[in-house]
Amino acid sequence: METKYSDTELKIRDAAKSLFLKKGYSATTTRDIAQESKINLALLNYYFTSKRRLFEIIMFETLYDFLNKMVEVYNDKETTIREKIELASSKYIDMIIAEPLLPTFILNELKNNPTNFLKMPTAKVIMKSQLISQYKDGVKKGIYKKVDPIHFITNILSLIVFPFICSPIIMKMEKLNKKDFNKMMNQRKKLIPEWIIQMIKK
Amino acid sequence: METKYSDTELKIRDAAKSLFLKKGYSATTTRDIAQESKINLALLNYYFTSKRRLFEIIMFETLYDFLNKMVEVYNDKETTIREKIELASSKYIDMIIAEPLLPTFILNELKNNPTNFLKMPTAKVIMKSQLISQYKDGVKKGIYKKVDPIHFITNILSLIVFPFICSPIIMKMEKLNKKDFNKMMNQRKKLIPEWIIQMIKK
DNA sequence: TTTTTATTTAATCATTTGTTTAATTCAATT
DNA sequence: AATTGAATTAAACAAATGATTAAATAAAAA
Repeated sequence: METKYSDTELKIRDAAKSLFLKKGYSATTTRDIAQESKINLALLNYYFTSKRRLFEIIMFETLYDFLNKMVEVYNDKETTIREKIELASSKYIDMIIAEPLLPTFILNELKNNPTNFLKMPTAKVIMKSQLISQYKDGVKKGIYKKVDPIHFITNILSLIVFPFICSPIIMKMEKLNKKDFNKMMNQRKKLIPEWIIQMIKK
Repeated sequence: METKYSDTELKIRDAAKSLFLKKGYSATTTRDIAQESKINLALLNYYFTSKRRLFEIIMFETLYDFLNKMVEVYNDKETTIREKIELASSKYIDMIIAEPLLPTFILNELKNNPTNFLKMPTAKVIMKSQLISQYKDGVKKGIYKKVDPIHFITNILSLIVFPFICSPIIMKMEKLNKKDFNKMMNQRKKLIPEWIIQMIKK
């Protein structure tokens, strides 16, 4: 049992994260956070100095966790390409279903604030992962088409993440509710690996 | 030559669109807009009543233009599936290279404000387009795998649009500048149609 | 218990921000 | 030239917002 953060500190963190994810930095006020976490307004500055700092702390942690979970899958020495893509589809989709506002938040705040991302150790690691060398191997052996690996990794992420980002559009087009949409995403866990393999095969 | 909008009105529109796209609704102040368009602050309310209204007008127009350009491609009676996808890739990528902030803006503000999108005539039209019936035909004939068309259309959009949305990440991973990134996206104009066709083929 | 330190509170400050007002300038019409 | 309505301006208002202060309370240390 760690007691890294005090109770109030935790309450503020949780409320802030929830609000920043839902409304973004600018649309979230310090009073919003105080109300949501049921703490006195001054405690926000007492614990976190400023709104900006609180945001940066949460942004960093969120991004760090997210990227870490992402990279995990790609570096398993035992699994095949197909298995990695299956694992990625399944894990990421579950992850985002559990916190559907995450992708939009990250991609959006990243655009304004690319500095934070620089510090992330995991960003460049992806391009040096096991998955990428396996892919390059396949290309060398003539099994896969010769296409820059950046397209390969971009395609995987696109097929997994983008549907969540444009879920309002998809739900409108097909008259789906949230449950239906999640069902659709669960279908994709099996479909995406098939698609990706077919895309790269010669 | 139409003179639909006065000179000042146009200046406000342009500045507002540029700022809303770059910073979003909340982070853009009326004084920002006034300064950028070099008009007096009061003129904003004189012409557009309120910041909210100005935003909604611009949001609607932007969305409308964007969706219209999107749908155009899908309803051509003459072209094959492959040609439609080629055309879509090429046109959309050019479109977004010209205005790279558009996708993130639309998807982001849509999440907060799904009302506007309801009024859009073009949203559901996509699922009834020529492209979709051609796809369904292929499935019926046994040429394509039997997969819900929503996945088909989602995949096309994902492969085209998502890379732009996460361009900061891609550029970081591969140490690309904007020019390099656009080059990469231009490569995808030819790659995406190949990929999509391979994905749906039995 | 007493003293010291940490936490919490209510009130307030200083800016920022959306909006309005009232006066002024400009342009077209009579 | 005089009049009228539209366009523009500087100034101000009221509310919202991030941050601080000083006092009060709780917890820990002596």
